[in-house]
Amino acid sequence: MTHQLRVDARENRDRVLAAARELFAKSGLEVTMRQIARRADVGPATLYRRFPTKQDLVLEAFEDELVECSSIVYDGAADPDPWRGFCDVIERTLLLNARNQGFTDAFMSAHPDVVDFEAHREELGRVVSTIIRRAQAAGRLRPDFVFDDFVVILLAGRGLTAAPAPTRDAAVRRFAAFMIDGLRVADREPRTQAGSAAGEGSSGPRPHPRS
Amino acid sequence: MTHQLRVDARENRDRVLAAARELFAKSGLEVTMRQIARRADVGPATLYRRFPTKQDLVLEAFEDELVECSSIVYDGAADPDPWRGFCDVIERTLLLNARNQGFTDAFMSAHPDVVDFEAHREELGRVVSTIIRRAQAAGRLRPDFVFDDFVVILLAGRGLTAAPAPTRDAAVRRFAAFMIDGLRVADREPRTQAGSAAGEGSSGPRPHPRS
DNA sequence: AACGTAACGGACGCATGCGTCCACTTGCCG
DNA sequence: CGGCAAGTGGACGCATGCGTCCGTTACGTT
Repeated sequence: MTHQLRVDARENRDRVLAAARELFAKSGLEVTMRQIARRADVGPATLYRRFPTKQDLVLEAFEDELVECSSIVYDGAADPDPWRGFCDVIERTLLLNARNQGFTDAFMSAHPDVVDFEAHREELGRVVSTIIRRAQAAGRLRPDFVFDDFVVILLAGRGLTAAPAPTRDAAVRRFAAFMIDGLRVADREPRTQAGSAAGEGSSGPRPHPRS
Repeated sequence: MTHQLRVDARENRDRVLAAARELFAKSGLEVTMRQIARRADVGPATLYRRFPTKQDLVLEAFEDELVECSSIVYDGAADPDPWRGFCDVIERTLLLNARNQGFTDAFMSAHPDVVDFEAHREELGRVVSTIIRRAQAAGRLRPDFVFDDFVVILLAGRGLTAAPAPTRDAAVRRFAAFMIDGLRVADREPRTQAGSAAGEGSSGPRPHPRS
């Protein structure tokens, strides 16, 4: 179907993709098509011919990440230990998102005009919901945890992309660890039920006794 | 010292500040000086005369937030219950940051070219460290928690500004609750010591036992 | 009422990003 | 080895943001 590219064209295309991945990861989706072209040592027209839309470029540049995202989620769903599966999904997803400013932007639809990952989001969302229910059925995940909470945690992880790069992974792992500690049911006292995440004001349940 | 402004000038100035606060809160620091001027129904020159630099405008627009930030921290330090003080600081800081995209940007130096809150950051940082030590001395906060972890949590909260506005406060409170649950020391088994947040690779301590 | 000046906003020149067009280059096939 | 279509990158026109200049308006004072 697709015409076979001439070898120099193929090379340029690959360089463009490499540049895009690099810049997207470092600086998010706000990088300019021009910047990518410059980095790839290519004229703007070449870039636009191969990828007429930024969306096209983003989709292809993040193909690996999308695959990994699927792996993470399906691995989690397949883990014989529901709790470990859940924890791994949380940690690995956070790591993936924190490493890749651009991917987070894309997946969270931070720039709806540029990319639409709605389809992927919905599919993975279903699987994650399954994982959540499974972990709760096993009595390990607090029963008031809902899918929206997962999204909230991912959103939070997005903020961590701002952490200084050298210590970022460590920070993310640490953050994930704290978070997970807050999500597991207490070893002794079974936690009381509480309402869902979104929708009600400050009069809602107070999930954390402070006294 | 400062010349008394003419009444119309004073009005315009106030309108500019109102517009700036509104736009900064909603869309972060990336809003244009022009946009602010337009919203305030004022020419660009007027805006620039009153606030020659975006930094000037930001500093004055966020004066209230800076004050509240101080209140939060000093309130926390003054609370007779060290743990409650710590929890309040976490929750209120997260709420403040999530409500105000622009303030978060400013405080986290997301746009270092535009604003420099270094001074404020350092002062508040010292107080927060005190709060942390106090909560730990009381045996309520996990002993491996360090100031950098606090920053990490704030960074995470920054991501929550992306949550849909109507449910944001609820989401933030919920997030804070989970987080706090993960930070308190377990009721029964005293937690083991662990290393500090930043600096070491994946071989570091695993603060959360998963099995 | 008249005047001097603070205050105003439109307009300018510069920079940058956008997507497209086109004259030149170059790989590939006969 | 020659021709041609695929491929290329520079340049263009448009849009927008920036900070500044300057002729006009109108406040407040005398």
